[in-house]
Amino acid sequence: MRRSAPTLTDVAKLAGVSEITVSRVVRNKGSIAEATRARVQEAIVKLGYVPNRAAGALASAGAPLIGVLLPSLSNIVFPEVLRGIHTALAATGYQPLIGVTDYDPVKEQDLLSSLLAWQPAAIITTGFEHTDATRQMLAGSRVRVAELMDIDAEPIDIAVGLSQRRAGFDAGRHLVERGYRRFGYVGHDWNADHRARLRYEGFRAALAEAGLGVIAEERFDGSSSTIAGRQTLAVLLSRKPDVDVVVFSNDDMAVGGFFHCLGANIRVGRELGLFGFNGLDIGQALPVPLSTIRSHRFDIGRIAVEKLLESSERPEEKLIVDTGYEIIAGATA
Amino acid sequence: MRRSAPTLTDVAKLAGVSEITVSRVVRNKGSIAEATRARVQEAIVKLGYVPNRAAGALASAGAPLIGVLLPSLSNIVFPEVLRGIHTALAATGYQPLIGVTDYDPVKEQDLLSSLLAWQPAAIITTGFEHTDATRQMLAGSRVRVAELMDIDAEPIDIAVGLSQRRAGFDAGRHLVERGYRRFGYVGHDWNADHRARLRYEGFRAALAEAGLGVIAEERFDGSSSTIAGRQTLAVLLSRKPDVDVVVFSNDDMAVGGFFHCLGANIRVGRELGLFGFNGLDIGQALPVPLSTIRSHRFDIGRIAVEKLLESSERPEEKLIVDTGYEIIAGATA
DNA sequence: CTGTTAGCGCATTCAC
DNA sequence: GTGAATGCGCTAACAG
Repeated sequence: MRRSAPTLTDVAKLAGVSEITVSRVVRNKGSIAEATRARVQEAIVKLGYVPNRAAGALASAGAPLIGVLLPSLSNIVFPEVLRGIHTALAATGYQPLIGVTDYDPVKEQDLLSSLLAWQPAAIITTGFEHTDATRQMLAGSRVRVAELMDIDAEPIDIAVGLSQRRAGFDAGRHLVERGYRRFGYVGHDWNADHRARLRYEGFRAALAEAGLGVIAEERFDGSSSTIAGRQTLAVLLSRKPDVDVVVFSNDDMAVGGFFHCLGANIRVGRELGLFGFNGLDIGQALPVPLSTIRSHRFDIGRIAVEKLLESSERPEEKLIVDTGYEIIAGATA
Repeated sequence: MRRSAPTLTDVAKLAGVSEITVSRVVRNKGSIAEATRARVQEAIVKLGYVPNRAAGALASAGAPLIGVLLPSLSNIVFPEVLRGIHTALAATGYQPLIGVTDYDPVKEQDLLSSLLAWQPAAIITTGFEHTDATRQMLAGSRVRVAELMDIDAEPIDIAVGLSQRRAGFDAGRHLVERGYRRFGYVGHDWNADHRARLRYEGFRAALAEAGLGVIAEERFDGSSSTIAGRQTLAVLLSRKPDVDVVVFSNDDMAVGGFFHCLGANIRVGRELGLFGFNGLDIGQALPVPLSTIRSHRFDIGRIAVEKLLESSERPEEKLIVDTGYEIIAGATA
């Protein structure tokens, strides 16, 4: 039968030192004589000692955890953000504790309170849409907060992302410059995905500036997917066949639109332009690379972690990190 | 200035009861008079009390956490498993603590020890490829373990997944039955993805049974992706143009292969068959639905959690849950 | 149905 | 460079 896991006390006894010395060795904090350190290390290895984090967290009123709130795991964008978070966290000793909000601010609020129960060092969440209670909990807490993806509002502490509105605007202007005039839009459910709406608004603003507008618009009532894009473009074209370019809420939708065109024998880029958002690999692997805007999802996650861990205090001044975006001219629009 | 967060003691004082009573109300454990419960609840709300999990974990020698070790977040399959895990966890009060191993058993081992430091209730990991130290840590611990995706070996406690080998075998047999004879294989790096190799072995076994073999084989030296599939099929066809069907290591690769065919004007399904694995949405959204095998990633995650939380002890007998798979006939092979 | 007592394992003082 | 005392906030075990 296995005895209960070894504790600091066990290590201390074996090494012939006090518990606090072991603790210092483990945390690499304070000055320790090289000989002592070696002896302690040896004892640690011999016993297979693993520090009990719960005890550490309790004693020091703070856990080496980062709470991460994501709206969804279905949309490939968020696993990529998470990948950036993981990568940046890997070397630090912090671990991510994850919650999925389904784009629901109330769920976000509930999850936040379970995360805060661990006394994490920081919270990473998405966007600026929070309940009042959420804002209060965050404001009243000691943890630093990063809000990801968008930078078009005032952050609680730190925002990392891109201006969704400007990205949409630049997409519109780019297409106007390329000579398109009869614009269609294929989107998905905005209630969930607020950022898609911001891009749409920017896009419309660019058209308006050129004295143009959207002549056909179709929104799929659900989250974005390739299939949704395919179906929704079909509907749009059946109602308004004479658009010369269609802007999609994102690349998933746009790739679906591309598939529709393949099946319907529409020559993409010549008869009909297609434009996405995100710059996913899949879009660039198409026989004709998708025209779109590259967002830097991985970097957003990575930078958020870096900024959060730069200091152990909440920042004095709000910080906004613009990770930018680039238009990928592609060949579909 | 905000005072420090309210504790059980604060709530107890306000409600005029003892701490343990509050604790019982919070955990909904033991019997409490309705009147007392109401009074305590009121105090909790009034103070905005949030239990300190670290303290709870320390006192009860166990945290309401599930450690999750995933090989990758790049491969869409794992976010889907994670989604299943999250969904099943949502109602339970358990939270997932996540580590990404990059298919590296040594990283897995390190991450496992950081996860165990929290005294989680259970560990979810992937496959059967672990270091000896990993096996020892798990065997010697109190936590239940689920190994996901594959069921072709003896699990530590619970395995949830499908027989990768049989899936590969059935794919091979299916294609032989459909009359294909000149088989090509396009894969990615096996050192990382052991399951792709198992499928390949099953596939070859089916061919061998029919007196057939793989006449052309190309493996991309890296992880699977659409672009890798596209490039690698191109290479294979340039070396051996007369294959009549190509089996891919998974759908990502197969979709890439499909894109190559589009660009190269190869009529998929007539001139050349393509077969994938996983049954991703993207494959079914293609103009011609991809022939493939549907695995049930979401369910694998969900069921793993359900089985793990069924009991609070390690199971007496090893449990294997076969989530099965189905051949999607599709139209590409 | 409710309370008392006694730690859980560690880190933060402050000494020496 | 090292140690002793104390408590973090909660829950298990036992009373009553």
